[in-house]
Amino acid sequence: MVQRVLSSRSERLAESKRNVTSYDVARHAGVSQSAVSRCFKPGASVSKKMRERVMQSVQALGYQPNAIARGLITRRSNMVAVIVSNLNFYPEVLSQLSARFMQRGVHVLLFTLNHESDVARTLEQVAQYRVDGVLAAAHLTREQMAPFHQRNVPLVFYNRSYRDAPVSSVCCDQVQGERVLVDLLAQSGRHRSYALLSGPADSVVSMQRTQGAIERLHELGIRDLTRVRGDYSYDSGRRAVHAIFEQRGAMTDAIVSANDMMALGCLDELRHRFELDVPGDVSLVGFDGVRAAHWSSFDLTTIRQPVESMAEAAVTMLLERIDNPGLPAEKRLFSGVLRRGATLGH
Amino acid sequence: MVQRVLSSRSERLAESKRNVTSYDVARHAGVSQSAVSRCFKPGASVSKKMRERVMQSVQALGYQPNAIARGLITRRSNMVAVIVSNLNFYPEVLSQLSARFMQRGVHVLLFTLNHESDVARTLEQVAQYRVDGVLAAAHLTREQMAPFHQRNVPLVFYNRSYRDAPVSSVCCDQVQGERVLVDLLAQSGRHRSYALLSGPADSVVSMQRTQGAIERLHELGIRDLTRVRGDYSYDSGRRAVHAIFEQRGAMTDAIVSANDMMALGCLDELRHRFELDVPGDVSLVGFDGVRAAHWSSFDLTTIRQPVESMAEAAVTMLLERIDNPGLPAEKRLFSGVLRRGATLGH
DNA sequence: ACAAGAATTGCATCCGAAGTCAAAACTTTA
DNA sequence: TAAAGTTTTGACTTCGGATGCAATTCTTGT
Repeated sequence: MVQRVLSSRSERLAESKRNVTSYDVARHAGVSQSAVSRCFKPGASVSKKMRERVMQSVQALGYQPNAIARGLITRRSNMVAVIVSNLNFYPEVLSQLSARFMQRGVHVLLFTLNHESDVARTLEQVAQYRVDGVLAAAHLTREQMAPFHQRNVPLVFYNRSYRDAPVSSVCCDQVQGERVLVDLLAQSGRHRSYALLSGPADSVVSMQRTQGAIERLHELGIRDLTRVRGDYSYDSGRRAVHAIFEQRGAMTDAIVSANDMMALGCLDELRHRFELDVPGDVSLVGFDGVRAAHWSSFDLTTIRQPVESMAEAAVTMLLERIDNPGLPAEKRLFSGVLRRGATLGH
Repeated sequence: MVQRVLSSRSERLAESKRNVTSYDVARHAGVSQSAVSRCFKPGASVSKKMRERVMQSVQALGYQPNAIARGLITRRSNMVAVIVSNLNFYPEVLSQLSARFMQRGVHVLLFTLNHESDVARTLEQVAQYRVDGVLAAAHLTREQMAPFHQRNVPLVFYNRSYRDAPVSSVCCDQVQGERVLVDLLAQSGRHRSYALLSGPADSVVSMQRTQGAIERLHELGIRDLTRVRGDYSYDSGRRAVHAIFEQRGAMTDAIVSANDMMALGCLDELRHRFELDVPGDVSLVGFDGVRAAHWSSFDLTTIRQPVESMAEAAVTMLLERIDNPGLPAEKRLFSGVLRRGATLGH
């Protein structure tokens, strides 16, 4: 079998269907590779004539600059890592983040975490791709953040704040929101017995909300409190109702749920299984302001997280810190927006 | 101001906080860069002693191989592009895809499309990042696919099939599913008047579902049909009910919705605004099998798309084609799974 | 028309890891 | 113990585009 000898680069190119490179364009246009490169750099010193010649060859050959190669030399991948846990619960957040990054020409390398994922391994991957920044809507330990700080990779957290660490974050004020809800509950009627439905034990957000609620209830002199734990899901909300009633008989007439999904589960279970009236027999509040909370079957009283503003803030903060690594860490706290629904008694 | 002259590479390194490279590791361990590289290549020829020495330096320096540089030389970025339109509607799909890719060590570069996004520009970006493959849960024209075929970048569609083009896809059988639903409706009672609620005009999925329904209705001799269009959202479902009743008075007693979200909107509007009973006064079917369809407020009759199987199939197909570019295009069609709820009269 | 200055262009080098190939270091065998 | 065979190892090149700098071309003013 005869192995054909390939002498010039162009011959090799013809042989394999390799991608068109800036050298190919340069040769085709009869200019240097640098010239081609400059034509793709905004604000570079290129004459009109040159630009035309090059662009013509670019068209002719269907050249697309190789972002990987560019990233290698510029040390800028133009990618950010977005790390999200439980994507199912907050699709809107990712949707918002992605749209805003794309709009600014930044690409999103997506990492999703769930209970069985190996966080350490995932973060290693993040590091290996030399992303320009990291947006984390997930909990990381200090040890896990450290490598990013060392390498000067900006890190912004979404809805997780690390009180004592100089880490940037954009959060919704969980504590304050929950206090507002509790006040509203308390004002809306004389409830005999309160129940508090928390989220997963490892969720900081849930902890804050729960804590906000308890704090305010105590301040109001309410100490009689049933506490139940769920996992943020609709089904766990349904189950929680049973757990609550098992603990206190059917005394409970006010439920504070750590998120909307569970609240909706409660609502459905109360109405359809226990045939209780909400808000007649039981009052109920959630947290998040998910779409379904607005649906007419539910009309849930809740605190809406201002997702658009928060996403915008997070994206801006991250990109600013990429452009200007000297910026100090900053924590931005947004107030939730009360949505009065029809799940409060009077 | 004195500009210090930096002579050796290591001095420069000490000066800036540049990332540790394989050269740094090599120097630290007193071996060659090739040796370091080989230690990270599974199955390479490295002695145990060498591996130990290198790994020790790797630990000491905190070395992480640069995936960008690796991608440049190997022409394998180990990234796939996932292109999704309307992320809000199908968070589960992305969640499934992401988890499965991650599990196999493939990284996801996320691109979301909405009505105002510039598809051409987005696809250019996809091309520039030299992803190893593309998974598209969005509609692309033949012209838009062409560059990927030319460059031999495998492309798999999720829930979009191009009948006459040799393009790989994983779909749910929309037509068959809709036929099953229509049959069920027809069997369940003597409906006087049917209404068909379609999705956006540019959605192929909606078109197929609508067509499947019409086809079957015709076969059953049912020609009296109100047709309304929505945009897949809950709110458009609510509005659709008004549109339907405006066209036919309140005759309509069977609604076929092109997806669950709109069906839920219909359901709520029928019950809470029109105070009609579902299924007593009106029967209703959806399509997709979203979580909320199972909630006890709704208990919607629908066809569940087997998302897990479909995601697994799509991921597998794409990765197979990346490893073996010779594989022919393949279309896989999954049947939906009927979920009988309580929204059908009798 | 020519010198001085400004704008373009090309050369050479670099980014960081991977692969080729020949030299070096071990094993095995006679 | 020397020759032959087998592993390991390192020098060097490559991937594709960006950039500092020197060389070149183009302006401009006189």
